[in-house]
Amino acid sequence: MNTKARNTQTTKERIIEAADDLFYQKGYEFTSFADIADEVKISRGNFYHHFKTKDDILGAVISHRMNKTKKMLKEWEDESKDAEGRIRCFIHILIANYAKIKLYGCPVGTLTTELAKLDHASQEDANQIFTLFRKWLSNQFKELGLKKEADSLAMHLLALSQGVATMATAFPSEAYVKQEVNHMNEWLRQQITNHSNN
Amino acid sequence: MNTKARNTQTTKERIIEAADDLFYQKGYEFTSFADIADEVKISRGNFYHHFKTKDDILGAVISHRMNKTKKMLKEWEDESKDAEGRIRCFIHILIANYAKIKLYGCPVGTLTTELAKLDHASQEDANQIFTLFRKWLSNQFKELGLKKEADSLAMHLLALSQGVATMATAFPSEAYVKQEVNHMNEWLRQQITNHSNN
DNA sequence: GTCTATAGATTGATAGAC
DNA sequence: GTCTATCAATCTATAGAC
Repeated sequence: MNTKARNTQTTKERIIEAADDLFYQKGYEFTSFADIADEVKISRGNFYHHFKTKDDILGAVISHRMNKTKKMLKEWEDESKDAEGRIRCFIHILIANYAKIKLYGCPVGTLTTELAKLDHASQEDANQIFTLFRKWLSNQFKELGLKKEADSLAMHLLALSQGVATMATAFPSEAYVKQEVNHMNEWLRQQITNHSNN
Repeated sequence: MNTKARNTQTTKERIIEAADDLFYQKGYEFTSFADIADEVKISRGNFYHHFKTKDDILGAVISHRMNKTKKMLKEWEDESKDAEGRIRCFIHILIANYAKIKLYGCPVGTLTTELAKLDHASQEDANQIFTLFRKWLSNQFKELGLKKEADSLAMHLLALSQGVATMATAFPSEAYVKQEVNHMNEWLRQQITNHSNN
């Protein structure tokens, strides 16, 4: 997770990364300043030198997640030259992150639903992370020639992966997740085959 | 929602129903005793005559939701004589409850993920509501002759509906939900057709 | 930039009068 | 069964010394 050495990071960066983890693991509302301060090992007072309100930290965390996501999507683009392979990279995160998903669900989906319930101002910012995936997936489908249905297919794949994450939290089973991942890969193959046959 | 006249309910029942609504709309952690007391219009002190701890209310709400769910599943059984029609009843709740889903997500999925993050003792009780749907759907698929795959199909359909609920919260669009519902109905038809052709 | 001390509000929970 | 009064703990946030 945090591979950088502690002393190469500013306190602000350390706060953001600690908050990022805690918001994911405990939820935004249930994470207090004391929790984050304990994790970063600074006093609560020092906190307000870097962030004026809890909402400011949330904003910074969302922005941090946006950057992490953009980076990851670029890595997937380098990893695979064809769009099918890139979409498979997306599908594969369910397996790669299974250990965390079974405990805390999907970081994007769970933050979105929590902020929706809190009727929080940052809700739309959090949705932007979803939009990042949505547009990226949509572009991949377009590259496969599925121009008209690209956005629908992207939304469908996002929904499926969200649902699998939720079910994996309720009924933790790696076998189940793998089964759904195989199902998604087959579905992807079928979309491409169906299209090239038309 | 609350069709019963207020004066035919005990205070305890009124507390449970108010807590049920608030836990759904605001989340468990973000709902305080004061919020529930305001809604029921009783004092906070009176609260502890009926429930000793906040966890006790959560337990009562989960139990209440279990009963509501059992009732709903029975209604679906009466509504449709064939299993396909009953499964369609399940799929249709995405449209029937769209107005609430776009604001608060699915009541079962969001409670499950919140309790998972809180590492709450009632997490397994909340999962029992999912189990209710899972077994019921599984039984319907068995009735369609899909005995071997029944549980996998049930889990897959649950995942899909969960995912659609999450996406509908992030990107509210009734057209999107209807599109996914049509997709699910077609998928269901295909499962039945594929099976009878074998 | 980091700390201690503290404010002011709210939390879950209790005691006791009516 | 319902109320008021109150507790101790915790919350976000501020002020000011170093």
